[in-house]
Parts: sequence; C-alpha cells; structure tokens
Amino acid sequence: MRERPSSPSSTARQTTLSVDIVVLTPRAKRLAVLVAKAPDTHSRERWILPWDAPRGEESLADAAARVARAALGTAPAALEQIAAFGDNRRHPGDAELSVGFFALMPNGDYLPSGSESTWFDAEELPAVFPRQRAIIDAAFDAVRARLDQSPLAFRLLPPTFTLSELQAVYEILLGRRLHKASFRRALQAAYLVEPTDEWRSEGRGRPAQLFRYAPRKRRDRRRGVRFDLVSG
Amino acid sequence: MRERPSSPSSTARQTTLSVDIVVLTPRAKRLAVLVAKAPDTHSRERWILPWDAPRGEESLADAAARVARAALGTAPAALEQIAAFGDNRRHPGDAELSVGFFALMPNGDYLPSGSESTWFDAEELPAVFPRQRAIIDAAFDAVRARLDQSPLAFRLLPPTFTLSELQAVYEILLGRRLHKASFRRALQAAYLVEPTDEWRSEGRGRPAQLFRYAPRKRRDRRRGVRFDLVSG
DNA sequence: TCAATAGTGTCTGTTAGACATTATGGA
DNA sequence: TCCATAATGTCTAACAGACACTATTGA
Repeated sequence: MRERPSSPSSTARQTTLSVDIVVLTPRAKRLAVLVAKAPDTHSRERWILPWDAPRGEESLADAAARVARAALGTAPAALEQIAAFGDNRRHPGDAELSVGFFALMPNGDYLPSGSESTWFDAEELPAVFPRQRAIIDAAFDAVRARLDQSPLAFRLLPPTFTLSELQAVYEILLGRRLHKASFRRALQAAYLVEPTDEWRSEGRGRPAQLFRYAPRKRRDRRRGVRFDLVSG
Repeated sequence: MRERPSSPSSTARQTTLSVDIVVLTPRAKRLAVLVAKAPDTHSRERWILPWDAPRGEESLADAAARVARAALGTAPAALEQIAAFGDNRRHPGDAELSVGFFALMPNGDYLPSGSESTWFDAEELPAVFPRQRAIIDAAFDAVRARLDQSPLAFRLLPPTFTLSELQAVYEILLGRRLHKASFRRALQAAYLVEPTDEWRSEGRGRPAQLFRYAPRKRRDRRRGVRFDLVSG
C-alpha cells in the first residue's frame, strides 16, 4: 500500500448512513415540525423525525425526497441539505452518520391520513433522539441563513399572493416581526415580485393586490435582500 | 417489520464514506488550495484533495482533523464542515458519500516536507475528480458565507496584527477589495479588535499600530459585521 | 358610522462609500 | 526632499425605521 500524506488509506470505509428530514410548516403564526411517535422499544416516550437509509444507487437528494414524500403523502415545496451529523449522539436507527435536510410544506393544517405523525410547535418540541435534536436546531439556522439568498418563502405561497401574506411567511420563517413599509421597499428594490391586476378581499379591510414571484435581472445582489425589523 | 411512513426501514444501510478536506491559504494576494498528485492508475493526470475514511469510533470532525494534520504536518488554524456530497460524481476512493470540510492555514509558503502536495491558485486549479471539484466550489461559498459571522479571518493572523493585514486577509478570503475607511469603521462598531501600544514599521511609510482580537459583548449582531466594497 | 386592513408619503438618524487631509516613517 | 503607507475627518447619497396619513372594504 502506498504512503501518501494526503490520502493515508486508499479505500473508503463502510458506515451506516441515514437521511433525516426536518419538515417545517407555518402553523398558527409559528413554525411547526413534523414528528412521529417512536415505536415503544424503550421505556420512555420518544418522538422521531422522518428518516431512512438511501437505497441502491439513490443520491442523497433523491433519498431525502423519497423520505419526505413518504412522511407527507406529497412532495414538499422545498428540500435542501443542512449538513452531515457524525458525532456519537444517539440516532433512532443507530446510524453512525446522518445527513440532515429541511423540507418546507405550505399548509400545516394538512396531515397525511392514517399516519402517526403530528405537527409540533417549534418552541414546544417533545423529546427526540439527541442526534435528531441537533439536526432540528441546525434546520432553523439553515432556513434563516438561506432565506434572503434563496426564494424559499415563495415556495410556501400559491402562484399569486398578497404582500401581507408574503410578509407573514417571512416573519414565521425568521421567527420575528418585520417592518411593513421597509419590507415593501426592500421587495421593490430587489425586483422580486410584480403586481397582477387582481385584488382579493378577505373579511374586513381594504382588498389587497395580488402579486406573483417574478425575479428580474439578478441585480447587483451585493448583500442579498435584507428586510428590516419592526420597532417593537 | 413495522410500517411507519416516517421511517420505512428500521436499519441504516452500509455505505462507503470519505472525509475530504479543502485546505485554503492566502498566497500572493490570492487563495490557494492544497492538492496532491494522484497515483497514476488512470491515463490522464489527476490531482486529489486530502481525504480518508473515518476510523473506528472517530467522529467526522476528528477524522477531518486527522486528515488535515496528515496533509499539512501540523494542525490547521480553522476546520469546519461544508456539507455532505452524495451524488454519483466520481471520487478518488470511489466513496459513495463524501463529507467536505474546509481548513485554513496561515502561511501558504509553508509546505510539508517530503510531500507531493502543492498549493494551486484558486483560479487555476488542475483537474480533480468531479466530486472533489464540487467540494472545492462549496468550500469557497462556505468560507465567504461564514466570514462575517465567525472570526475565521483572525485565525489566519498572529495574536497581534495591523489593520491593513487584517483587511488583506478579508480581501483574500472574500475575493474582492474592501473600502479602507469603512472597513475600520465596521471593525470599531463591532468591537472585534482592541489596539495594543505597539507599532510596527515595515519598509517605507508610517508605522502601523498593532491590534489584537478582542471581541467584547456580543452586541446586537442583527446583521453581523458587514464590510463595504471599494469603489473600483 | 366604525373597525380593520392595504398601501403610501414623509421625516430623521445612521451609515456606506468617496474624497481629502494629516501623520510618520524610509529612501 | 520625496514617496509610501497609516490613520482620520468630512461630505453626500442612500437607506433603515418610525410615524402618520389616505384608501377601501365589511360589519
């Protein structure tokens, strides 16, 4: 066997691998996470994230899509990798290595039928395995970090939407309130949306104009689209 | 075997795994990457990133540290995970899954003795395996994305340094020029450095005051420390 | 009419970025 | 002395954030 400092061994080792999905959805002005009750093999109650091992030649992304689809009954609106988690924390399948993904679903009132899965408010999560707990925490960070560089928010909305709906999605994903006037100014400056000639009236109040996602030229996105905080 | 939508199989599958390191260093005002010549098993010349499989109970981070140390002869100044790469692109060890890390080294003139490794300018990289090419590209993105939230730049400098040196490191890591006055203002506003009472004279010009990294209160880092571009 | 929401105009303090100037050493 | 680099002051346009106001519907 040859000796090279840059590659001390010439073959990759066998490892048990899992793909774990943090499905997030806006629900009652908060973020909710999809978890299922773990089979009662151990004494205390545990909940688990959807997960599985990749099959055959399946890529990580394909495996993640399959697991998300199985858990939801439908394809999620967005699916992105978070990171690999290879510490020694416990995992429900005792995987040595877990690759975490986050998925976004538009409507948190929806639940796959006949499933033991439930939505939990992000602030009131039940006990999960430590490895999956770390993946959940990383999922929130990843969503927030990518939100202003990637059109994640628009995937949670129908093709046309009001600016108030869009702002609400941003607020839920970021976990904080935004300033209305500045939010709209930033949207305008970023050329992300264009108005339609439709308006929608909901309950009381002035009807809102509908917009659609229509990113123009990539613009000099030196610093992405940053939205301003509200005072309170 | 039980049927749960959230976890269709109960055991994680065996997979071949590698940990691949993108070692970056400032060199001649540019970023350089450490690569080694691949053993000539195939016809055309290939270069490879340092990599290896984790051993035994070793965590991903531990394996990455070991590989980086083996390639450099010393520990790097920083080491962070990028992501997992599980597509079907080719890898030098034919790993099904590779976890990429980036490492930072202060001095790019340094080379481990007796090694076939070489620094390549980031803009003029030789042919590497497609999987590792993707890891390199992701490494640049990761460094730039984390630079304003994490004190990566300070790890490339000795305990005391001039502000011009610090700015040069930022410029190399970001791959673009920064505006001097705004850079210093941003530093001041972020309470990241404090002056020492030492000065250093190098060649002509006024001597520069030495500073040290001394982050104060975490401050309301709503938007991290952002540095401004230079006009040109 | 009132309540509620949509959308806009304006003001102010802050700051990014440019520019100019002073400071201080070496050649 | 001239040159090169450090360090700082000032100016301006842009913008964040606050506030107030108008617009438009349903109750």
